Amino acid sequence: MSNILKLDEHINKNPLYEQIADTIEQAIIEQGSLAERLPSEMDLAKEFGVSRTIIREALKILKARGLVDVRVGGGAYITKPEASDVSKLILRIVHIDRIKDEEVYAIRLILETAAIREAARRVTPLELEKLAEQVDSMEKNMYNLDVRIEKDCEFHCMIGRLSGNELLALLVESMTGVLKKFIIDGIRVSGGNEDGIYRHRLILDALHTGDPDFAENVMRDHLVHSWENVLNQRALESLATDGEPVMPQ
Amino acid sequence: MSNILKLDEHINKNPLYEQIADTIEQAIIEQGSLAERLPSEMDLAKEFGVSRTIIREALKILKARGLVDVRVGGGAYITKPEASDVSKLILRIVHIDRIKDEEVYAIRLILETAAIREAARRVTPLELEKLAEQVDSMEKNMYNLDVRIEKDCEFHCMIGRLSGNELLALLVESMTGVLKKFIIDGIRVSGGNEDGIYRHRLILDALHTGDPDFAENVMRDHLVHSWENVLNQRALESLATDGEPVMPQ
DNA sequence: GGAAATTTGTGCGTATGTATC
DNA sequence: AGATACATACGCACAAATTTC
Repeated sequence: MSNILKLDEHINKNPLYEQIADTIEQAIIEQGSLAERLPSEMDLAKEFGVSRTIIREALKILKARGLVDVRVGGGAYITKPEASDVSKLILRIVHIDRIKDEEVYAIRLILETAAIREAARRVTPLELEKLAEQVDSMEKNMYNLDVRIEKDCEFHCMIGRLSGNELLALLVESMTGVLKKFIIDGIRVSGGNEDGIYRHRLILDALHTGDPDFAENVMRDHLVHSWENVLNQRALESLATDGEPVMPQ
Repeated sequence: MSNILKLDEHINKNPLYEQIADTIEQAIIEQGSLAERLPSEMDLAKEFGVSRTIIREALKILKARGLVDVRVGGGAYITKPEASDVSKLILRIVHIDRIKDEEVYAIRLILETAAIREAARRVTPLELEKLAEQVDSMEKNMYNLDVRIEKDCEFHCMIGRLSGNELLALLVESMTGVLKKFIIDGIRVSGGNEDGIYRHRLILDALHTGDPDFAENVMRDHLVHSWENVLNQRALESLATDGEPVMPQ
């Protein structure tokens, strides 16, 4: 990770902080060395022949790109951008473009039905057991909504990973992250918790059969049903706030 | 966009530059006012009661998030994060995690088959005409590979937008961006250009029928076929470089 | 078109709080 | 606990590009 060579002198129209950010990014990506620490800001400044100010600005960019984690008094450590970074970016776009949550949910449906098709083909007995444990854990925490939601999301992410496609797994996890913030604020996934557990067991059973078409249908039913729950909950809330108080007592 | 209030004093464990970046991001997202200019760095420094250095670092973060565009001598203008930002992020992850391009292509298949199903249901005669013009334009530039690839990508993005789901359109465009850099470097989409035009016309015809299942199948055939072209081209290249020179003359 | 004002880019020095050994 | 290394934060100065009049 030392030996960060010179800047691209050809494309030097950009400001220094950006050139340096790009150069370090290239080094991080190509060297592929993870969990390593970057040289200190002073050393980087000397190495690139620029002021520490420039290095600091470049590090902020790399941090925003999810490539480094800057710790006070510690140093800058290389990190991998992950699903949460994708979630944040998409969330920003969704908010700014006022994208309706139905559209977000539709994407979830597309990705997760595709994922479970592959998962049904590839899943092993051991992995099925892990999934079963996850559902058990959901059941145990049925009345602790925060934990239950967390387990629920993890179950879906596991299926994403079982697809065998790393990028699909990432996107499933990213959309889950987007919807988590989307839905949890205000809308507590309404009643039907036992029903929720039951329907997750149905997904598990479908995976057991190994039939992609069947598994896809079960997943689709589950997601559609979940979305209807959200809509119902939302309708109830708007009744309670917009209209007359429900229990005027 | 003036009136950027105070920082969250409750969550002040983060460094100042990050708190300020987050605060300004909130203001940008909620105010929803686009194309507007932020106050100058000096003014922001006064407003937040911090040094200009800190403001500059915050602006670099916002720039990396795709939220502002900083121009020398000009100022910082609000921008919307767009598909190219998503492409860059995914590209980083793909590189770092060494995700195979088959997996990337599989995602493209998932997204675009889903998109064309909706597009087939919703497309209007006017939109079909626009698509036809796009294919004509592809044909005109058949031998200018850069332009041809650009038109090709735009055709697929148009279908993404025709799905009526803004987020799906964004993801289709993002994955197209990922694959563009992925494939164009080194692999010039091999021969069969007339065939490529022909197959795009097939997609157009399928959209004319309005049948989602049929359109999906045509799109799937097209994408699978394109991918096989890439693989063939790749095999040829590895033969040419790894093995004996093909034309030793 | 040209000059002045504005604004970002770059550099340096210093003080402070934190992490690590 | 002390010492060292490091990031955070501030302030000032000048260069370079853009905007404005």
